[in-house]
Amino acid sequence: MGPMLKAVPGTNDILAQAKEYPFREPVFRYIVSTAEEVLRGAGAQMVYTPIFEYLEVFQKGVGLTSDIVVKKEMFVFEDRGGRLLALRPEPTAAIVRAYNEHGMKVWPQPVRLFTWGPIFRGERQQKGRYKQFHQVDYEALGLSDPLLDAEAIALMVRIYKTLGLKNLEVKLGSVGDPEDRVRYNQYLRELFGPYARDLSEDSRVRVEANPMRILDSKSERDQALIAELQPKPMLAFLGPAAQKFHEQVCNYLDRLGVAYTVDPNLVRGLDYYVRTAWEVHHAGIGAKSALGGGGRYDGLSEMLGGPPVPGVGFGIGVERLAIALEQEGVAPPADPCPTLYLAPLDEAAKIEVLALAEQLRPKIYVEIGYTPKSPRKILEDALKKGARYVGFIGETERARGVITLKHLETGEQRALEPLQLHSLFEGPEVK
RNA sequence: GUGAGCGUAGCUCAGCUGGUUAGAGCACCGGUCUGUGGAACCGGGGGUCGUGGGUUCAAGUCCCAUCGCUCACCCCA
Repeated sequence: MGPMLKAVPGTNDILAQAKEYPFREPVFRYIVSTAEEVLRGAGAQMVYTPIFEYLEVFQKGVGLTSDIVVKKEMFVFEDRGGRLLALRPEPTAAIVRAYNEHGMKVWPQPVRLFTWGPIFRGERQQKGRYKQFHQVDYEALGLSDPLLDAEAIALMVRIYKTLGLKNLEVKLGSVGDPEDRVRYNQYLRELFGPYARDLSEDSRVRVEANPMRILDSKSERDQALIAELQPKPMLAFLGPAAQKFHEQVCNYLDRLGVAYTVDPNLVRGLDYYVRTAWEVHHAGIGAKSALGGGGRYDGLSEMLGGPPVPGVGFGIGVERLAIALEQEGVAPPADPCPTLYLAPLDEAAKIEVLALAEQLRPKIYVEIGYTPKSPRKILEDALKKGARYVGFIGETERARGVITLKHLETGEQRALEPLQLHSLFEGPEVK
C-alpha cells in the first residue's frame, strides 16, 4: 500500500466541519440558496447543464486568444470515439448552447435562466483560486436592451447584499461593439508597437494577439509604460450605438439606486463580450480579484453555430464570496436541531428505536443513537445535538410497551405509548 | 511554469544548545455515576515525528535530497 490518497490540489471537500470557512457546507448552502431565492423571485428559471461539453462549445465561445485556451487551462479529454470533450471553464457558453439546442428562441423573450455548480480551470491553487470552484450564474437571452443589463447588475448586487455583504464595489465599463474594439486594438497596437521591447514577455505577445489585455497587466514594467504613454480608454472608442447603450445602462442603474463606478478601462478575458462589462470587487479578496463579473455577449450564439441571440449575464464565485463573507463576519443561519433524540438502552432496543424514528420522521426531525448507552450518556448526546426532546427505550419500556420521553428544557418526563407519542408530535407547536 | 514559507495524533500545537519509552489541549470512547443533565476527576484508543539518505555512541532536533501543503507571481471566479 502506498501513501493514503488525497484530493487533487485545487479541489476541495465541502463539509460542515471543514476547518476553512469558505469550504463549509452551511456557508455554501447559504450562498446558493440565497442566490436561488433572489433569482427565482425575479422570474429566472433554474437550469442544469452538463459539466462537460464538446470542446468546441468552449473553444469557440471563449475565443482563441483567451488565456483559457492559450494557456491550456481547460481540462480536455477524449471520448471513445476520439471526440474532444472539456470540463466547463465557464457556464455561459453551455447555457447558450442549451438555448439554441432547445429552440428557446420561440419562447417569450427574454429567456432568463440561472444555474449553479462546479467550474473547472487548470490553474495552480492559491487563496480564492482553485482548479474546481463553484459559480452561481445568471443569463438573460434573446433581447438586446440595456434594461436587462441594469436588471442583471441589480440582481447581482442584491444577492450580495441579501447575504449581508457590505463594502462592495461595482465597476462598470463597456467593451464596445466588435468594430469599436477593432479600432481600439488598432490604436493600442500602434501605441505600444514601437515600445514592444519595454513590455513584459507576456504583453509582447499581446501586442498582436490581444492588445487590450496589456492594460490590466500587473507587471510593473507594463504599468510604468502605460503610465508614460497614457493610452486612451476603451470608453473613448465606443461607436454611437454602444455609447448610447452604455449611457442607458448608467441611467437605469442611477434610477434603481444601484451604486457603481465607471471604469473606462474595464476589459474582459473572454472574446465574446460586447458592450456592457462589469465586475464586483471586495477589499477582502485581494488587490485585483473579483467576487464576480458579468457582461453582454451578443455574438456568442453565432460563434456556436446558432442564430444571432443577444445575451447578458453574470457569474458569482461562490468560494470567493464565502471568503468575503467571512471577512465581514457574516455567518450562515444555524442549522435546525433535532426535535427528538431517540436512543436505545440495550441491544434489543436498537431496532425499536429505528422503527419508531422512521414512523415519526415524516412529521418531525428525529435523530437516533446507534449504540446502547447509559441514560446519562444518552442525555449528554441529546444535549450536544441540541435536541428538544430525548427518548429512551430499554427493558422497562419494552415490558410496558412505552417509551420514556423527556423534555430537555423543562425536565418534564413521561412514559408514552406510541400512539400518544404520535399525537404529541402532531401539533405544530412542537416543531 | 517561477518564487517564498511550512511539514510532529482526526484538529490546534509544544518539544531548549542532539540525550531514557515522543507530549499537551480539543475531539472520540469508557469509568467514577449499576436507568437520567453538557461539569469535574481518572483511564483508553490513535504517531513508522512527510519520505529517503547522511553526520553521530545517540537525530523529531543537524546536513543533503525528495515528496507534499500553503501563499504569491501569471490569470481570473
